[in-house]
Amino acid sequence: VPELPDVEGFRRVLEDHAIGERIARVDVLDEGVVHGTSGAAFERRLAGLAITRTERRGKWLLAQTNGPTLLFHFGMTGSLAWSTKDASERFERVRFGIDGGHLAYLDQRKLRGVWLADGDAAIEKTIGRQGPDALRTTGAQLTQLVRGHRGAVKSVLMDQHVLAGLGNMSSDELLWRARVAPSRRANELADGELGALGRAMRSVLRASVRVGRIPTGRTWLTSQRGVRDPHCPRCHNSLRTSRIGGRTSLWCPTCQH
DNA sequence: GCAATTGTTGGGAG
DNA sequence: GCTCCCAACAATTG
Repeated sequence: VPELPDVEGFRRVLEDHAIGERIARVDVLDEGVVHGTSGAAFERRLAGLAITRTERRGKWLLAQTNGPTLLFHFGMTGSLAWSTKDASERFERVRFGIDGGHLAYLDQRKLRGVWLADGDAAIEKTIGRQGPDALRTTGAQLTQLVRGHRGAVKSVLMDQHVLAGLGNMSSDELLWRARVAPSRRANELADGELGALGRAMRSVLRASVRVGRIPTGRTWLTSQRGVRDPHCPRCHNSLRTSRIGGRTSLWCPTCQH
């Protein structure tokens, strides 16, 4: 699930509960999510430090401390939650003890995890080259980015090297709003379609970030995800699924061309 | 037992 | 370098 809106929600969890606070203790419950160091070294290096600033870059969440920067990536099933209960949630992998409670890094599948990085160069090295953050990208910028690629527009939108933050669900949602079929070649879109894509991206992200997820209300394509016989919330015809770039796309053959 | 799953990476082919 | 496809990572569900 975690795409830009979800990660922005996790950033707010950090902001609300951890900013200016000291990390009293760290417990690595599953070493499999800690990268570049042992669980014990991870605990030792972070314990006692203060979290001074938070930042989101695409689907990455950064927590700056008065020591190394803590980096989170949530893969397909990760999350960050505040808890004041002692009992461990299922799939809790790392616990950051803070005054009055703790932050839990939860992740069922453990596809990604947590990293420590000292300085900007190390952060860049861990995150790699990413395109501009989708939430801070204008329609005009999106047009330029999309035009430069010949692959399916859906694959281009999901390519973090091109544009950082969109995933399978948000890409489907904004393509549906812009009435563009996911398999269309990016460089063959008309000006009007590119404009619609930009407007759709900004409105989808704005509404999603507000609630920390892609909304599933009646007017959202996402409401049809996972139902047995999905129908277009706009024209009510049957939706279709196609395999694009190795992922399942949900789209409306009536509305999207 | 088999297929599929919302993310990313690396390898290989063309 | 670009594009596409596949396998792998891990755990669970249908």
